[in-house]
Amino acid sequence: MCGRYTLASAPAVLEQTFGIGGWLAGFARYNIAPSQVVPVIRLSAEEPELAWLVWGLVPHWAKEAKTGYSMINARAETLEKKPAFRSAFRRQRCLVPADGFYEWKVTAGPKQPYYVGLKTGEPFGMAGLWEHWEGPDQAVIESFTIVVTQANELLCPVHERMPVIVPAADYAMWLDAKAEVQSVRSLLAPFPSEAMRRYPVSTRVNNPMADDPGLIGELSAPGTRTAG
DNA sequence: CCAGACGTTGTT
DNA sequence: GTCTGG
DNA sequence: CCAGACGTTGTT
DNA sequence: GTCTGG
Repeated sequence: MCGRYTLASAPAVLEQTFGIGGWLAGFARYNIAPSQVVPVIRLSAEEPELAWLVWGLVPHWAKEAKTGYSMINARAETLEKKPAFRSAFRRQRCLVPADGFYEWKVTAGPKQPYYVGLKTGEPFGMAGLWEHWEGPDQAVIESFTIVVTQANELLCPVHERMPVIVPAADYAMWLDAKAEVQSVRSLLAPFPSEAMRRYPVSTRVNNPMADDPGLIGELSAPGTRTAG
């Protein structure tokens, strides 16, 4: 699945990748966790916009905002059936910009976190869905979830699930509410392993309070020794 | 019909 | 064990 | 996702 | 809002 990710690329790089400006200078996050407010890209009046939303989708019909606590991921395989995601999948898709994400491998001992990204190191767009919620006393929450699918060969040894990464050439289609459902559905596939890399990192990332570049530093593989 | 859930992962 | 907070 | 709390009354 | 369970 996808429960933590990073977004630390420079505004110029993000603008180049996503074709949209407005990125915050100095925004560099190495440990984005559910419940936090982060930038996503969605369409507004058919134009791409950068919007700051809460991670943890609160469906429009929810009675309480806490309904979003468990809606941090949506299974690609069942998106179109689930009441919580169905309408958002049809009309309110978004891209969640990231330059990497973390997955935990369950071992006999403590869970081992891995950092995963593109070989190129470039940022990418994860498939997301967003919702607008209005609670009592005019409280408004705009939130999103990240679509997950079966892990590719690279991720399989670590975890069974991974976020859906949208190929850059398909960003516009994913965002377009008028796109053919069949075409949109075809984007819900595991991203090719060949274009990705992964490596173990410190368990410091486990604590959501930790947030620094050291979190994505490669950890030497267990059982090996670094010369010197 | 109404009431109650609406999610994921991992573990048992 | 389960829920909340980040 | 993981970490950390999980309770009440009354007083400052 | 919409689906499932009773």
